[in-house]
Formats: sequence, C-alpha cells, structure tokens
Amino acid sequence: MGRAKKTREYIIAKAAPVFNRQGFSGTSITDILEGSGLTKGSVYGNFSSKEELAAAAFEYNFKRISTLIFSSVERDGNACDRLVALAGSYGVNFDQVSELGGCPILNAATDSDDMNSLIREKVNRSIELWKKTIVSIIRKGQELGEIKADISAEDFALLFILNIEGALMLAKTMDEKRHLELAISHITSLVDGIRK
Amino acid sequence: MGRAKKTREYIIAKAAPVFNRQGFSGTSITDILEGSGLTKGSVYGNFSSKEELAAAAFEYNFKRISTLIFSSVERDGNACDRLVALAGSYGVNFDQVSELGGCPILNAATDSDDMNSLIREKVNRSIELWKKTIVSIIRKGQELGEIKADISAEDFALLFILNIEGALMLAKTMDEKRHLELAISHITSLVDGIRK
Amino acid sequence: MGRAKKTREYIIAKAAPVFNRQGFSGTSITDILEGSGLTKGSVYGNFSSKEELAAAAFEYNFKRISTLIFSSVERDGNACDRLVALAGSYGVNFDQVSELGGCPILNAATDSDDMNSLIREKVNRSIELWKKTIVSIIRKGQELGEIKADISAEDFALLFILNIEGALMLAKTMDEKRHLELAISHITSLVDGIRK
Amino acid sequence: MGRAKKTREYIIAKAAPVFNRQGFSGTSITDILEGSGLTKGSVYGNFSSKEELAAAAFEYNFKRISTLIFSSVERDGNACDRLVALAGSYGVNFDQVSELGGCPILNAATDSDDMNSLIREKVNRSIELWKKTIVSIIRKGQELGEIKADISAEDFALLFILNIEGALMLAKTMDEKRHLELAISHITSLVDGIRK
DNA sequence: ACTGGCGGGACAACCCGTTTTT
DNA sequence: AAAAACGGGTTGTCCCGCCAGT
Repeated sequence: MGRAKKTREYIIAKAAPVFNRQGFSGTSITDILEGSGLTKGSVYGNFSSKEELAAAAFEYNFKRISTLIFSSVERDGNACDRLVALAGSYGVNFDQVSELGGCPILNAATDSDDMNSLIREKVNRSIELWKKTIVSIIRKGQELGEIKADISAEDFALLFILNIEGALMLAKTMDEKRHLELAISHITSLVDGIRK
Repeated sequence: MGRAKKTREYIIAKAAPVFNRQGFSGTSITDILEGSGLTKGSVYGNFSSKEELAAAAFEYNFKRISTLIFSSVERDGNACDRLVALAGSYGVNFDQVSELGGCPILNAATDSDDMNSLIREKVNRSIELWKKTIVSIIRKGQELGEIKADISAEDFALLFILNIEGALMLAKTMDEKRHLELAISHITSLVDGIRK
Repeated sequence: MGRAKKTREYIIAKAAPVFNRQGFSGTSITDILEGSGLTKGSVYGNFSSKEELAAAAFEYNFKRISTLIFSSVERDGNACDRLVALAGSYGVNFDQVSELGGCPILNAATDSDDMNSLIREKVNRSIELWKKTIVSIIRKGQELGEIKADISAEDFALLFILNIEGALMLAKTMDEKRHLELAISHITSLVDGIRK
Repeated sequence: MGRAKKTREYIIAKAAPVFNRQGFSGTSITDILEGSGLTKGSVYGNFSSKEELAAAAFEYNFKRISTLIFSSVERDGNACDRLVALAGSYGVNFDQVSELGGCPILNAATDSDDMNSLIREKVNRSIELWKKTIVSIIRKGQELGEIKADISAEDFALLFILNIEGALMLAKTMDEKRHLELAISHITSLVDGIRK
C-alpha cells in the first residue's frame, strides 16, 4: 500500500466509527479530526467531500462488521447449521458491534440525510450482498437435500435479515441484549422448520 | 384551546414530518420555518430549544401513526384475528406512513444524535406502550382460551414489533413494499402457530 | 400616586440596578423582567423604548445615590467641615453603592452605547447638579469667611468630583476600598488647604 | 511574522478601536468585520471567542496608548520633571486618545460586561503596570534626593492615576478638555509639594 | 381601557464544509 | 500536505408591535 493510500485508509478508519455513531449530519469534519492528528487539508486532499468520506466510512464499517460476523461461521458443513451459526454470531459479537456504534446498515439506512445519495446506493448493495450470501447458503442446502426444496430462499433470507435488524434496533434502543437473543432463537426455530 | 396552545400545536404539526424525515441534526429550525408561515420568535416563544421541539414532534408523530394503525383494528373479537389485523394494518397504511417519513420509532431510535436525551426516553416509552398493547391482546386471548396458555405474551409481542420494524426498514430503504408484506404474512403464520 | 404611576415606579426600581450593573446593551428587557413579576407588555405600556426606560433608570439611580450621600451631610455648619463630610460620605456608603452596581454617573458616562442619546444628556445634567451643590457650599463658605476668597469654587468642585470618580473606578476595579479612602483623605487635605 | 500572525495582528488592530469605543457587548463581530475586508471565518480561525478577541484588543489599545503617553517622557532627568511631563502628556495626547475612543483602562474597567472575565484581569494588570512605572520614578527620585523620602510612592502613584482617570472621564463626558488640564495642573502642584 | 404575553424577524455568536494559498 | 481564509449556515436572543381577554 502506497503512502497516499495509507493516509486515506487511516482517515477512513478514524472517521468510520464517528459516522456510525453520530450519523452524517451529526458528524462534523472537526469531530473526525479531533484526537486523530489529522488536518482538514489531509481530509480534503483525499476526499472530495464529506459525503464521499462518509460513503467510504460506511463501506469500511460494513466490511468490518461483516468480517466479524462471518468469521465465526464455518465455510462448509450443513446449511442449516451454518444459518443458525450465522444468526448466533450476531449475539456473540453484539458487544463489539455496539462499541462501533451499532450495525452500519441499520444506522445508514435510517440516517435520513442520505436519501438520494451515493451512501443509500451502497447500503442497498450491502443488503443485497448479505441477502445473496444467505440465499446461496440455502440454495446449496437445497441442492444437497439438507433444506426443503419448496422454500423460497429469497424470502427466507429477507426474513432472516429483517429479524436481525429489527432485533438489533430494539436491543440497542432499549439496552436489552435479550431482545436480540430472542430473535436469534426465533430464527433458529425457523431454520428447524425448513430442515429436511 | 387558547391561542398560545393552538400555535404550539401548529408548530408541532409542521415540525413533526420534517424531523421524522430528516432526523434531529439533519433538521434546522429554518427548515421547519420554511413554507409554514412560522417565525423563530414564535417557535422559541413556545419551545425552549430545538430538542424540546423535536421531543414534542416525536410524540406527535407517534400518536399520529398509532391512531392510523390502531384505528383499523377492531376493539373486540378474537385475539388472533386482532393480531393479524394489527400486522396487516401496517401494510394497509404503509403509503401514508411513508408519506410522513416512515415509522417515527424506527427513525428516532436510530437517529444517533439523541443518545442520552429526553427523546430517547420517549422512544422507549412508546415501544413499551406498543408492546403492552400487544401483550394485553394476547393475555385476553389466553384468558378466553383463544391462544395457547404456555406462550410468552411478552416475547411474542417483542417478536411482533421487531418483525414490523425490521421490515419497515427494509421496505423503505430498498423501496420494496413487498418486504413488509413478507413480514406481515410471517407474523400471520406465527399467530396461527399460537392459536388454540 | 395613581396605580399607573406606581407600576411605572416599580418597573424603574427593578430596572435601575440591572442597568447600573450591566450597562445599556448588556441589559436585555428580559433581564429586567426576570424575578420581578413584570411582563413585556407592562414595560412597553409604560415606556416607549428600552432607552427611555434606561434613562428613567439612570435618574432613579442618581437620585438614590445622591440621597444616600447627601443625607449624611449636615445642611448647616462650617463649609469646610461639610465638604470633608461629603467626601467622607462616599467612603461610608461605598458598600451600599457597590451593591447597587457602583456610581451611576461613572457607569453611565463610560457606557459607550449611549453616545448621542438622552442618557448622555441626563448624565451631564447630573454632574452639573453635583458640581453646583459643591460650588454653592464653597461660595457660602467664602461669603462667611470660612474659605479663602481667591479660590475658584468651580475648579475645586471639579477636582473634588474627579477625585471621587477616579477613586471609585479604581476601588471597584481593583476591589480595594482603600483606594477610595486615599482619595478621601487627599480631598480632606485639599479642603484644609483652602480653609481660612 | 508569519502569515497567520500577521492576520491576527490585523484583526486586532481593526477590532481594537471598535471595542474601545463601543464596549464589549455593544460591539458585534459584524461591526468589526464591516469595512475591514475581514470575514467571520478568519476571525474565528484566529480567536476562539469574542471575548478572547476583546482581550487581545484591550492589550493592543493599552500598549498603543502607553506608547503614545510615555514616548514624550524623557527616560532620564529629574524625577519631578518626569512626573510633570508624564501628567502633561495626557493633555498633549488627549485628542489622539479621544480618537481611539478614550482611555482603554477607563473604558474596560467600567464596561460592566467583563466582570469575572479575562479582560478584567488584564485591566488590573495594566493598572498595576502603570502604577509601578510611576512608583519607580518616585523611588528613583527619592534615592537621588530629588523627592522627599517620607512620601509614600504607592499612594502618590495611585493619586496620580485616579486624578488622570477621573479627569479623562469628566473631559470626555462633558466634552471639556479643560477639565483634564485642571487635573494636570493639580498633579503638577502635587509634585511640587513633594519636591525636596 | 389596559395589560399580559404571543409573535415577528433582524441579528447575535459561533461553526460548518470547502477552496485557496503557501 | 498543511494552514488559513471564506462566507453562508447554525441555534438561539433581542427589542418591540400588537392582539386577545379582562
């Protein structure tokens, strides 16, 4: 990685949790600068606007959380087990995710400022990516006869996501990790329902 | 209603959708003033700060959406039918809710600015209220033998809420009303599962 | 005193120390209202502008302090003794004057906002009045042969005033009552110098 | 001088007479901006608050007036002559001082807004400095046998200052330079009184 | 008739994201 | 790449007019 690239990455790493916690318009460039040794010059030398930085920060956040979540899911094995493990991973990593300001998808999707922006686009792409991952687990499970064939993989993936996101919101707002665990066990029983 | 009270209500009514759409720090007092005929004098004469106004606006939004949603649910009848009707009501009223900027609970809960504020408190109270309503429907159903007695009313209510909220987020972000309907039919099948 | 007159006086009495302490532009109408039970309506019903109120407040302050200072000076007796007593009176009443925010003449004269205003005029008239009082004491003393005849009463009066005012400024700013007492003893020796 | 330092100095130079004439709360940042080619950004880039700027402006004013006054006083020579020259310097430079808005010490000390502020502190330090200068002239005179040894240098200095300040106030308010001259000639005779 | 207090809107101080200069 | 300047935006306060209710 070149030096320029490195600075860019450093800025993003510093900006990411701040944007995730405070939202786009709640975050000022100065907020990001504080305690980072950065200067406005270096930020605007690397990003053409606050929005571009925020977009890069979102991607960084998403990748970070994704890595965290997916790292604890075996790459192989029974599809149902993998789904259960994936859901469980949100519970296991809840505290770490909270520390970074919560789920970046949930935050960015509801951060109302970025309507019509390039962030919105990235959020949608991220959800699609997430969905696709789940869909491919299910499809593979169906091919291997581990999951009922007449189940809509798309719908199940969506249900999975929406349960996690809804639970994350509730857990964070009400400060009740239990609510997330409730959703996880619900998903687990859902998975059991499609098991062949 | 006195003149002052009326102005106060008018300000809240004008501010509510703007806050709901743009979030707290994404909304400037000027945004609210624009096209409302209001002036700063009248706003700050009636509210001591932007935050106080935002809190009042949240309450207004919540009450408005609640009325919308609950008005289409029969006050009497079978508990399961009522739960299904309640879930369905989110689908029926989706467009109207969208017009107001989406679910105020979802918006306010994820609006990262209001950590530690009086809005946060109101959001939590609103969720509790919503939960309590569902719980009481279930409890009544259990008493009348319409719903299995061994079901946790609390957990079911939470699951209900988190499915709706997660779906609302997905539907809004991806502009796919279908996702909400998916959650509704999921809830419907969940209700069928607890029917006696 | 009619009721209207009474309200007017009450407003002035409440406003006077605030203006004396905070100056014209440093004082907001709201400052005066606070903790007085007054309302803006009543203020603007009785005074056409903030400036008019400030002018009335200055007069009130001046009269109050004058009364305080002159009340301890015998109306008759030796002119030199009366001058010494007058000077001493500033020392005796220093704490009370301080409580009201200091010498209104000094405050108003140096309150730079009221250049070209009706307050400026009132300040000048007040100084003239003060000077005249001292001049008349001296003149009477000269007529009665208590004071040297070749002394300029005007100049002596001016010197008297300017010593008191300068000392008041120093004493207040540096929080050293001693500085006022120094000026008083200086004036005392000055008086001794013109005694016949 | 670096560019930043230069801008800072320029801002202070522009702000100083405005603050001296209009007082702290009577001066708005916009007042300073007007006709100076300055922008808000540059002001707040160089000063963290209005108060900090006002404090810098006071120091600038004080230094400027001090230079004006003390430049016409010989560094050597008879102590009494120097004291007389110093007093006289206020008369000679009265018009120039007036043009800058009057004596910054008098103005700042009576500008009621800055109670408890860092300006107040600077004012006190300035008076102390002024006093010390006079005291050292006297002390030196006493050592050289030009001034009576039993005179309190401190008290004389205070008397000197308070006469000048009181006279400055009177002269400015009543628009009578004569009053200042009266004080100067009074000080002159005071000096004669301590001459050995 | 009068006064309490709501409303008006200009303006306050200060901060923002960004561009220009060094 | 950093520092400084920019100027329009932010929330909130100001003084004051004016109307509603006694």
